[in-house]
Amino acid sequence: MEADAIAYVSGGPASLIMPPLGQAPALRMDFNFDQSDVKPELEEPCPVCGDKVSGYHYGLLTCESCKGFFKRTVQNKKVYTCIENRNCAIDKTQRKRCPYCRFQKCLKVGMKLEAVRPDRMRGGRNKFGPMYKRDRALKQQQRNRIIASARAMSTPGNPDISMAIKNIHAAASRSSGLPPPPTMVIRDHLNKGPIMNIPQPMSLPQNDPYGPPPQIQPLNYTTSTAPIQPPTSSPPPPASSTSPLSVKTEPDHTPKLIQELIRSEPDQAQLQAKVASYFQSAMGMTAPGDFFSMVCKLADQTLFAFVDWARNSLFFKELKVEDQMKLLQNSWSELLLFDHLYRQIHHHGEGVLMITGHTLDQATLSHMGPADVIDQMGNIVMRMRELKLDHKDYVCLKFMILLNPGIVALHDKHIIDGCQDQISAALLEHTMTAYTNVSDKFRLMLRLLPEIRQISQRAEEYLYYKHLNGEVPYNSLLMEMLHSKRK
DNA sequence: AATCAAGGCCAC
DNA sequence: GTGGCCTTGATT
Repeated sequence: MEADAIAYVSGGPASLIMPPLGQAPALRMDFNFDQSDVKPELEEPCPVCGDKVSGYHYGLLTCESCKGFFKRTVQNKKVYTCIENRNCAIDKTQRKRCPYCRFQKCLKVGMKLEAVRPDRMRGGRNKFGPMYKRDRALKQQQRNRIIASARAMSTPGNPDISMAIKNIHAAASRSSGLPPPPTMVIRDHLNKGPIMNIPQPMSLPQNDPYGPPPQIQPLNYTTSTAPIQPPTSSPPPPASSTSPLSVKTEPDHTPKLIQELIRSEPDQAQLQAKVASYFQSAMGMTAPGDFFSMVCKLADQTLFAFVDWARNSLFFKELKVEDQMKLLQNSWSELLLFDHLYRQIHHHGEGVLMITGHTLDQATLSHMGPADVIDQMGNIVMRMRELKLDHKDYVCLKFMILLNPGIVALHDKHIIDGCQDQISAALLEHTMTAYTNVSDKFRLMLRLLPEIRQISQRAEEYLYYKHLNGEVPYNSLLMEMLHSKRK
């Protein structure tokens, strides 16, 4: 067993191409879950640059260098300017290149200006202490869930899958079905305290040299009031000397609402690193060659990320938790599928690109689901390419999938209706202004949604079938979502 | 006494 | 200016 695991990790089947994961912790080959091992939170990448985390600094887990950078910037009231377009990628190797974008990212991920002491007093604790404690507890909780599902997958006493199938079938025929898992995970996740790695409104000290944070406006966008600047009207604002670090509206034609929606998009590199690191630790406990379980675990982690995204995003975060749960339970599989399909648009190699950056080859892919479904997915990707579906379209469609007013028993159906209208209006405006050469883009894009829904429902059914066969890791958010609709 | 997130130091 | 390591001191 262990030898197999080692063989797999160090090359094994070529189906799942594993790029070397730089800073990631060494894979566990054993099945001992020694809790007192290393500090688990230190295994996460720094949300700013992806480097190794050294502890909580200024509100969240960051690396030593971003801690120092943030401190210097705030203490010395540094003012940077970006020589590019204020959207430089920040990673471990490039973080020194653009301090402006680095600092913006520090703020974006939630580093707190207030945690830098004006009096430079050393030592002691600040008001964030309890927050760090809560965050630790939540991270541990999530970790335990992953470990529990991994352990359940590879119970040494019952490694035989066919035996598991018999057991589950027997259990299914004895009772009216499988005991539905409590809807705990999603509720826990939605109710989590202040999250620490996603932008949220900050309280700022009075003498803040960086200007106010971008205005988070209430739920009343009108696309028509956002003036569309003609390209000749005014040059892009120069790096102003009054508040050079404040985030300015980009001088582009994107409707304001879309700009706001994009603001709550997770950072792709960070998301990828996060899912990859969780996936890696879960994979150590997966039977070698069991790609279906691996894909399930990937989907499970992606789902956690989606819940995080949703609960911090415009519109959704204002809704009641009950409605939030209904919306997510309704749309989770569509969101996963749509995200997956969108990822394929720019992937032209063999197989499909997974969220971690791994590639799943055709042969393995064909075992992941019914052939016609896989073909249909390929067809949609092709049409998305033809439509030149861009990131703004993607973000809008994602929100339209999430905020589905058609669900029964929504508490604030009218609000969700309104959100849907505003987003589709903004998307229409965007397609009309940015893609005058792609005829009928808006309508054709919307036509994708029912198809995506249909595929996702078939995928759910397939997953349920695999679950009954004992082939899906349980104790997962994925399984909880799957069961939530069948009640 | 141990912890750990602040600020400080200094080779690079 | 950067970032790894050091010192500090309230909290536990």
